[in-house]
Amino acid sequence: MARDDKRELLLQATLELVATHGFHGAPCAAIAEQAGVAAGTIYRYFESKDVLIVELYAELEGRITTALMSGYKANQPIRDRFLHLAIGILKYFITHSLEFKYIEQFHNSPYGTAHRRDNLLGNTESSDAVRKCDIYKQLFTEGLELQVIKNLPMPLLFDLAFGPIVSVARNHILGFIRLDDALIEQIAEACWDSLKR
Amino acid sequence: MARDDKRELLLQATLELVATHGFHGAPCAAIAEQAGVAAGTIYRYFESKDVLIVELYAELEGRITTALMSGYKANQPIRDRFLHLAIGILKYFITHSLEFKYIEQFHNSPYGTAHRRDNLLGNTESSDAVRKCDIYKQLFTEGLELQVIKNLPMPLLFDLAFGPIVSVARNHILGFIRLDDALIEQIAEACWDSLKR
Amino acid sequence: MARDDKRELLLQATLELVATHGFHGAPCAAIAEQAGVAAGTIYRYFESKDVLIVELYAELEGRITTALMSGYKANQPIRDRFLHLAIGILKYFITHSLEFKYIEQFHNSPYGTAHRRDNLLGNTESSDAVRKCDIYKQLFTEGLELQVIKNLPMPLLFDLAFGPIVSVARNHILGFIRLDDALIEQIAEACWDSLKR
Amino acid sequence: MARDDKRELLLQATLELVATHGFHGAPCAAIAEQAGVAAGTIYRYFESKDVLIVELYAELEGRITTALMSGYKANQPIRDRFLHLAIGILKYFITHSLEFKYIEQFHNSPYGTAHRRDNLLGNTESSDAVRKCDIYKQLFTEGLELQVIKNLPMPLLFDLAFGPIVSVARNHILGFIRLDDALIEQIAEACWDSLKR
DNA sequence: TATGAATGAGGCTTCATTCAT
DNA sequence: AATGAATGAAGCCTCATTCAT
Repeated sequence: MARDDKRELLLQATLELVATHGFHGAPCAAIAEQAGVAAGTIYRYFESKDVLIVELYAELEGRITTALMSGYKANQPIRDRFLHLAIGILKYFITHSLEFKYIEQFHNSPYGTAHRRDNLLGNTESSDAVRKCDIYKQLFTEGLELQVIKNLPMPLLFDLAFGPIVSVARNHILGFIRLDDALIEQIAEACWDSLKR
Repeated sequence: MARDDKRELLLQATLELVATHGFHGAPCAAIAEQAGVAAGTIYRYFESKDVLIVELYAELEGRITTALMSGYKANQPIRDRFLHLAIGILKYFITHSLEFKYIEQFHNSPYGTAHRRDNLLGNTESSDAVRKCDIYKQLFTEGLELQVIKNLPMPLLFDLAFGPIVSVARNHILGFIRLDDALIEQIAEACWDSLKR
Repeated sequence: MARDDKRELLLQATLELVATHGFHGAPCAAIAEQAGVAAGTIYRYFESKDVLIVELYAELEGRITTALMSGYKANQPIRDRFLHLAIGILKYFITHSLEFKYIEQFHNSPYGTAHRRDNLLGNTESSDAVRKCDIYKQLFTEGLELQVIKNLPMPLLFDLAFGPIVSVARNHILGFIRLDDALIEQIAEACWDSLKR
Repeated sequence: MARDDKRELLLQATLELVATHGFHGAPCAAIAEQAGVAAGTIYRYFESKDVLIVELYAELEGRITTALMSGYKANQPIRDRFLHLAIGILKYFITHSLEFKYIEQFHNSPYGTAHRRDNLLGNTESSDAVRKCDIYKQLFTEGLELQVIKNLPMPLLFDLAFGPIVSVARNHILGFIRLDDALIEQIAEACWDSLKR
């Protein structure tokens, strides 16, 4: 078995266990078993469990960015571009529910807290995640200049745009609602309504 | 010391420790110390740590509902009532940051998952939380009938309304932005924009 | 059972296991079992296994100092005082072979290395061990002034005095020789011969 | 690369790692890395890590004996021969500090204990170490017959002669003193003083 | 009622050794 | 002969919970 395979098996096992049972339900022994390797093998691929957790998070952020980038056309109208991104991220979340759950677990955990602190202190090289934010940031900046979106601080624009998306994705994944393409588009448009001037 | 005092001390200690250090940083011994009681005493007031965690959550939901109820006038226009609630909940969160952090920790944890499962299965008697939801539900139902808010499933209306609020509160509490009354009102109005037809 | 009893049981168990099987043969589980307590109990009395190891060493040094002090008369001739100390320490070692073995294990271990480093850096408050050294130091200083012992740097005087004592004690304890009072006295006198001018 | 080269590299790597970091700091992986070979290769040259450790010890004893033999003249006076050996071994130790440290580590370890037990039980063929002892033994025997050294059991004579040497070497290597040729000679003479009648 | 010492299961990690390549 | 990935037993430590006082 190639080296990358086992690394991938471990990441996948971690994704599944953490997404379904939380960090609490993902001890090293369980991760290893789920991946079909011995416990000690984890440490050939990751310095520690913490590193495994964080690297998986980075990996997932990378995947999302890649997904969002595809089909994004910088020369379209702002509204269209926003809808493309909002619909794209929502669809990504609901078709990759394990990843969504993992990311949510991560954000509300000591790992996520440390991650935010590192970001604040600039302890990380520009990652894919940052680039993803940059697309939005650029979009919002452009919208502000053209006076098509509300004159609010950047973080609040993120909150208005992302807050409902995340919340909707969670409700779908938990089974409280069942989204279809029409609903997804309506949600995205409602988000735009909250942003546009 | 009256019986309820110690119970209250334990709840408060749990709130503080979980909010600031996460569940990970709130072992029973630390909770007891923070409350100024012995570790064993926890079990005279709560069946288990899990029960303590869940009861605190219920208690906090109750407090929020009480706060939102005050000043709520059912005979005002829908938009005004919505803004009252949105502004109220946002202000409550940022002035009770420990409670907000606790609730966020709770939602993303095995406790929160179980809690949601119980709600789905109807394993809980109608709680304050349910009553709080009822206010919104009633408001949204009325808005749907009057055709002033978008024709979307109820859970999605919740997401559009609450999603940004929670996200904004988090950013404020984490220090990424600093809200003032004007901003709070703008946020609430933006949420209304996403709801209204 | 009084608090100090269990602490004492743990120290004694550690002494026995380390002396007879080395640090390698004294895992926490074995120490706890030997002491008749659960493994977790160790951590109610000692911050970590390392601390247990180091505190036991300090305790043993204290006992030796106490033993040597008894009967020591500062107004006797230097030679008599030296013989008193040399005989005393040798007798102590061979009647407390576990303690002797433990101390030897300790010195040749990461613990002992760190301990020496701390002493060099002055990271420790003056301990009993230091006071014990002080008796010798004072004795040697006096001997140097009176020109009855060889004019050598202080550490070398220690080596000449202690080196054989430790070596003899080891051979006795390992069973290569069997000391009696007459031999002990001869050894002490031989050490004096190497010191005296 | 010739077979013996890798064996030698492994022995040297073990010497360096154990001397500087103790057995605790010399896992097989580190030894292999230091030697520039793969971990599994160790087992083509040594049955187990334990065997590697013990064979290195035997090797080092052999080197010391060889060094001491050189220039030793059996027809010199006893005192001169003793001084030659004492000075020789002390100089060897302080110019081969890694070897000295390794030997000290070895003596105070499960390996050393087992080694001594084997010696007692006669489980080993006569090794270089034994031959080294023989020189001393012969020297002491002769001294006893001529009544120039104290009438003490053989092991005690070893202790009086070697005890200070080892102790002095340790203090030099640890940096507590700095020996020069004059001091070394004084030390050797002091040792003789403790032996001579 | 309250205490807090004691428990022991279970978590993360290391490392000597094996074996397919 | 050599490699080094994989193994899994064993080590240290934490913590929810119990129970004698």
